[in-house]
Amino acid sequence: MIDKFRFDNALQIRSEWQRAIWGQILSEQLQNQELKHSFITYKKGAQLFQEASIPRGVYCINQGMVKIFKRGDEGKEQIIHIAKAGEMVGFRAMFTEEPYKVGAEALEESNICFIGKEDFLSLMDTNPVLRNGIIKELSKELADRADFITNMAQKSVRERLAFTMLILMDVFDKQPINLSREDLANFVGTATETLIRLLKDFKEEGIIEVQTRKIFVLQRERLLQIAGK
Amino acid sequence: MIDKFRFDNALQIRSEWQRAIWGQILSEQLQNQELKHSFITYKKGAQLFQEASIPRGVYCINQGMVKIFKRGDEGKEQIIHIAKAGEMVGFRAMFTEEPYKVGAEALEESNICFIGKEDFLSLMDTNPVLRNGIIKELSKELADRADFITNMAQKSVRERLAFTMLILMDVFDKQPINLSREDLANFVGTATETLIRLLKDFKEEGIIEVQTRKIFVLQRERLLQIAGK
DNA sequence: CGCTAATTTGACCTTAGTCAAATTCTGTGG
DNA sequence: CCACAGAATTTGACTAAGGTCAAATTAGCG
Repeated sequence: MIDKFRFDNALQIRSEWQRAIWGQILSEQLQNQELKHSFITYKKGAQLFQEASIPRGVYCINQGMVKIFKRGDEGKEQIIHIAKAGEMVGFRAMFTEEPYKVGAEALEESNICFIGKEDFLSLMDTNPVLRNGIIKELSKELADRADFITNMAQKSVRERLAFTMLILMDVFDKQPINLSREDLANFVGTATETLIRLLKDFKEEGIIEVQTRKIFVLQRERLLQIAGK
Repeated sequence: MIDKFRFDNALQIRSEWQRAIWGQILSEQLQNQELKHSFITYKKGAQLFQEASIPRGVYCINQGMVKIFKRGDEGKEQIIHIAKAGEMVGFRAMFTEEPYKVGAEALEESNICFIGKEDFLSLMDTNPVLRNGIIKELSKELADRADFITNMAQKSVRERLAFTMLILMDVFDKQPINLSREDLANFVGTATETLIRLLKDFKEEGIIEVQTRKIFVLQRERLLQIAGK
């Protein structure tokens, strides 16, 4: 299911604390030790957890991609984040001791390792690296969201689309961006029709190339320029 | 500067970890112990810290009110949060070990207790209540910001204004809301002129009463209804 | 191959931003 | 206490961005 090769290469571990968790999982796999966890494969479109449900543990993405979203009053989704292999989702609400305020859904077939709340929390108690890493992570995400809010408030949809595509280039990492128009619109925070018109503009300006769902970015520079700052 | 009365009454302590800090400060005041800290009074408009500066510690608001904001590309502020007495600001960026991504400015004359980074971090190391409280706090704020983002993306300015006024009723706690039109607009995320027009609407609908800068909410129910959800 | 869901286009209209000008406040010095 | 300069607020006129609704087209799947 997971092996040293994947751990070191395919998973894009960005921080010490994530490495600590994956290290645990990996050693369990190999040596069968104490941290209970289980791998589950979610089909595209399957929910990991829903808004208002009770957090029971942490979802570590081994393979695949997961969108984190919130539904507005009229049911329209606002995508807050797209998590890829190596990332962990579902633990933020776990700390609040309240129900989830966001939902999580697999964007493609995803293999995910689940660690129960108790296990995760006790690991945190005994592991200062993990603990401090998580505090750092949460704080960084707060800064990112301040940015997100400011962008929403002050930038045009065109600017936000450019910004979003830059984020997605990173999420999809070399692959073409491959999302439904609706998800794309819900990440940018606009109507699907508006998104489509702007994609067309980008296409006509030669910034991107489109093959049905797949979007290839041809001119990253221009996106940076349009996104501003 | 601070006494038992203020601690128990005037400061609105909302969580265990904040109580732990204020308890420390208070006991220092009384018994002159080890946690170094100093009280400073900031005039209205004074900066506690600026975007891009290096975090050096935590600011505990003893009296007053502080806006946390981010500047967009054209220099326009987006207010992310308004902190009141009892709250602590400036520690989130401290954890990231990066420069501040937001600025903080006193909205009125404010008395603030500063605790240096080292002192605060070592207190955290030895105090699990504080540590866990902070993790919980950061997680809750992440959820709030997901909300904020969704509101920005999906609600009209009118709806956001109603929502913002509800938040401000809590911040100003019984007092009339007293902010410049510009700050109000920058919190709602709109142009000052638009904000003014909408305030006028609210006034004409009998939802609020206005005395120059002071806004009195007459019909909280209607605000809830307009804000939606 | 056919059916459903997703995408795209067109027409229209509302919301909210911009710019300029008028008015009102506020703090300061006389 | 009053006058006044500079800010802040308010109003008006105009414009543009982007949302909505309906219809047409295309893609994807069984």
